[in-house]
Amino acid sequence: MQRRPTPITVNPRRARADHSHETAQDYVEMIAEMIRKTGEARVIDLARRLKVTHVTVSRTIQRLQRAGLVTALPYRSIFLTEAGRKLAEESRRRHEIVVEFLTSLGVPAAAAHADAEGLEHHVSKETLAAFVKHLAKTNRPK
Amino acid sequence: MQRRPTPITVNPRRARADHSHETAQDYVEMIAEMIRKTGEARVIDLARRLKVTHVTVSRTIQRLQRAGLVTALPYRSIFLTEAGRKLAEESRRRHEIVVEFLTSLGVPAAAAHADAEGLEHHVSKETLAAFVKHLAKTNRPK
DNA sequence: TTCATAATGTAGCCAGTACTACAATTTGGA
DNA sequence: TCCAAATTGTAGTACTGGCTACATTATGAA
Repeated sequence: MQRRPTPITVNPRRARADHSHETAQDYVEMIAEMIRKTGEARVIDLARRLKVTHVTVSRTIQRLQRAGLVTALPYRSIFLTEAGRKLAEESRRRHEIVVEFLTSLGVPAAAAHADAEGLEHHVSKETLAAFVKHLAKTNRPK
Repeated sequence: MQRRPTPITVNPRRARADHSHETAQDYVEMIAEMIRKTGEARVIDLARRLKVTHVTVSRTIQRLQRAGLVTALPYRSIFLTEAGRKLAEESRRRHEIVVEFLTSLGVPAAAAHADAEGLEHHVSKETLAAFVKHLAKTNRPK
């Protein structure tokens, strides 16, 4: 009697900027990084990193649970599901490509990292491919 | 006894992705374009272009009025204030640079235009400058 | 072991951005 | 001129993502 997870695309009507997708990606990416670096992901740490209160994080985690991206028990740390890990990995790759690309254009590191946070959610397959191609071109000729 | 317009930055707390800013820019950019092309901007046309209902547009226009970006009278068309025109012009320039840049990278026109919609809101001064520089470099050597 | 503090959760509020349903105003054609 | 259709507005609802205030649970130091 498992309930199927609520798809994170709640409003199929809305074609534009599904912002909750972006939030989901930011969260799973950050959770994955925390687990990798410190062994666990806690609400309080996410809150500090995101500069929001723990309440906001707590509520978002509930939503991500419904979406089947994370698992969490009360007062315990947060884990990624298989789907969550997959999304985190995709997001990370995308993020890194964007940062590298911007850096290769001569954008200062601080700006490159800051911009990547926003840009990574709006880069299509085609544009990402163009970034990769450009990187290959500028890196190859040593 | 003029009330000062509500600044569009309502939540100074929130450092991240102020989405209402993006909406404001999208709207004034579109309104400017409509006025340029057809002589006036109507709620119904904005709704069709944005693929939302007229209600959503109507409410957003109210917010933009409070923010001092547009003026509008009931059942009449929408006008930009000086601030609105300025924001529209900045947004348009930014948008065009992003489209040109992506195109110069070999991104197909459709994807370039679609991506620019999202990207333009997350491109810092530094990155925009890097785009311009790259364009100059690739265009110059005819 | 106990208890203060840190972490987490819950309730309730607000604004933005969606929606449907219905009311009011404009407008063009008969 | 008048009326039906198009446009715009209003009421009420839902969800996301912020917040504060307060309640509950875990945890480490005495």
